[in-house]
Amino acid sequence: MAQTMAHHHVREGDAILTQGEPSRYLHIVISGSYRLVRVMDDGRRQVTGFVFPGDYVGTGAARTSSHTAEALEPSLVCKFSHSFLDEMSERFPGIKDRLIARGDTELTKAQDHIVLLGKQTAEEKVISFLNSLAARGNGVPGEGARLYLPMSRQDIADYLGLRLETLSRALTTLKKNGAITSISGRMVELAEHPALVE
Amino acid sequence: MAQTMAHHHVREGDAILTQGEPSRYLHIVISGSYRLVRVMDDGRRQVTGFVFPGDYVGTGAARTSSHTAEALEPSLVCKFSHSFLDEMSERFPGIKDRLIARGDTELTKAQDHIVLLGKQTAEEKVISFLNSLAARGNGVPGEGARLYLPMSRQDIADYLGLRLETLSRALTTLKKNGAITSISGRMVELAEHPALVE
DNA sequence: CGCCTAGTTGAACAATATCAAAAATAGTGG
DNA sequence: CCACTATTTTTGATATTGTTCAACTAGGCG
Repeated sequence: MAQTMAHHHVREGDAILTQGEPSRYLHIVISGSYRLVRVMDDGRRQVTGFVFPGDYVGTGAARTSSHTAEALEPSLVCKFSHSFLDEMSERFPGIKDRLIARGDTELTKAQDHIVLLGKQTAEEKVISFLNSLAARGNGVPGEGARLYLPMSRQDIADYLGLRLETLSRALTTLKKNGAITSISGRMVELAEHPALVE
Repeated sequence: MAQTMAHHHVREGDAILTQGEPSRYLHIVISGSYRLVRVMDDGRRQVTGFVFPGDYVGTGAARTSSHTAEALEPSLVCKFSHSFLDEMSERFPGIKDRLIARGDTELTKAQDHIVLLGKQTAEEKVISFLNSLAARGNGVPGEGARLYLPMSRQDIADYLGLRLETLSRALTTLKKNGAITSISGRMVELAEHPALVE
């Protein structure tokens, strides 16, 4: 069972999952973050999700992956080979249930994303996105609603189905109307009382 | 084990899964179709998916459901109680793997939907939607690309993140430029050579 | 036939995309 | 630390697209 499970450092920009290729491992993210990207035939790209510590990346078994997962920052992952997982599930039947539950979480996240994309205005999408990050606990410890965005504006725009100019404008609009207290690069501070915004 | 698994008729409009309530059964759709709807706090609705024969509906265990599944037409489902599923999985360990695979399919469908919603123009979204229906085999048997839409225009619009007027206009535009051969109510005939459309 | 709902069309308006340029930020080497 | 470059982000002006509100049309059913 040696070498079937190991910690691994991943550099910024490196992919732990590549679109069109089967995934040899299941990766559990320990630290850092990733973007999930699908590039379409015409070259356009859609960011289908972001991955944070505790989430996992990898297709089941030897299926070919429909996404690429790229590190947004230096990251640490735990790799599990499929053979190791098979052995584990034989010896500890309960583990598979947890994987099912995990898959449910992935599905739930995807469904939330669908709802987000269904919203009409750019500002709604941006606020929903920021709130989901805050709810997931990406905030800076010790503060209320200060959060760091590990991804670029382009990534966020591709995630929200907007052009990056539209995203940028939405951010400044939200700052002007008070929903966002401050923006400086990738640090964003949300207002305390989101109810004020309508 | 009696009464833990049964076929059931579902009338049009009836829900086999209700947002906010736990699901007592796992339903496998035998015939008919469903829409998955999430109603948000402000009253707006997002159709997050459609369910066709072979698909299944129901949350794992006793978790509360984030969607409502409503029959688009008279339908037949197979109901499995959770206790029955637990017993099955003890006696036939392989069955849980299939459920995992199923969950993957659900996730894949959600991800495809995300990509669809990321597309820019209304016409692109509509053609992608129609193609996905055709690919799923909703076509009328014996014909090439004739398909029946069991859902209303409003359902499609809510699925695509469009207003129904925009959807309607996109459909007529697509008919004018030849991507759609004919539209009559809920019957739509796609052109043979989608490559012609750009 | 008349009513009711679903679907389409029209015109004015609001939002987003596009193209272009300026400003801010991050690196790099002196 | 500063200057220089490359990249990212923001802003501006305009064209395109989608929304809104309203009227109109087409079917389904008593």
